[in-house]
Amino acid sequence: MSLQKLKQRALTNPDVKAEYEKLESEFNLIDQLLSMRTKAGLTQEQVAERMQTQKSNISRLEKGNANPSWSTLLKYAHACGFELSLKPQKIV
Amino acid sequence: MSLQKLKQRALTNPDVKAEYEKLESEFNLIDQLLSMRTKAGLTQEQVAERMQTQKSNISRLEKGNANPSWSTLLKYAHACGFELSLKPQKIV
DNA sequence: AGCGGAGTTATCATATGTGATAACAAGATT
DNA sequence: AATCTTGTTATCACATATGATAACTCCGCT
Repeated sequence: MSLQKLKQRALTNPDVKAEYEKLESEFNLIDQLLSMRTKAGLTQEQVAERMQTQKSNISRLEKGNANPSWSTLLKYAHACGFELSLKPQKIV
Repeated sequence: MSLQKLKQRALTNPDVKAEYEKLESEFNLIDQLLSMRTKAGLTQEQVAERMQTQKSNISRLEKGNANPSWSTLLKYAHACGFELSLKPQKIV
């Protein structure tokens, strides 16, 4: 069985699928956060200062299981010099 | 003094400005949430079902002082048939 | 007038995000 | 080797988001 087949089969399990999508979107979110920071050329500590918090909290945001609130996302984005809104894409 | 002038002057106060921007982005967020739901043609109750929660919680999301977590935003978007990512816009 | 659908508000218990501190790891620099 | 920078991890206390229930308003309909 190919890897693709295996993945596809696994994803027919609703629970697995949910977890997968959760991970995927989390990855995307983290990816987008990091992208903002690197584009701004800032360190975690610098972002932390601008957000009036600690660098460890920024690491937590970017590293593990991030489920930040909207206001935290806003603060982070602003610290990196970005305005923020949602980008909803219709699922086909 | 014109209204514009007054607004402009008020916004030179950092605290006022922060509050203003907070309100503005909150409005935008709520606006975007509502937009998704109406585009999907769903009632709050239908969205609530799909999110496995109560309609009152959806109302709270759309109505007052919303500061939802990313996972809540994802659930809401999915319930409305949307995928979700951030849209950062560089501040000039 | 009465009814049903849609949305709002208040409230409580619980889960979880966030702030803060400290200690550690890995690389670069001197 | 010693130091500094950057990022990571663990932990605790506290703030706040979320789930759930109930009662309410408003509006269109019969």
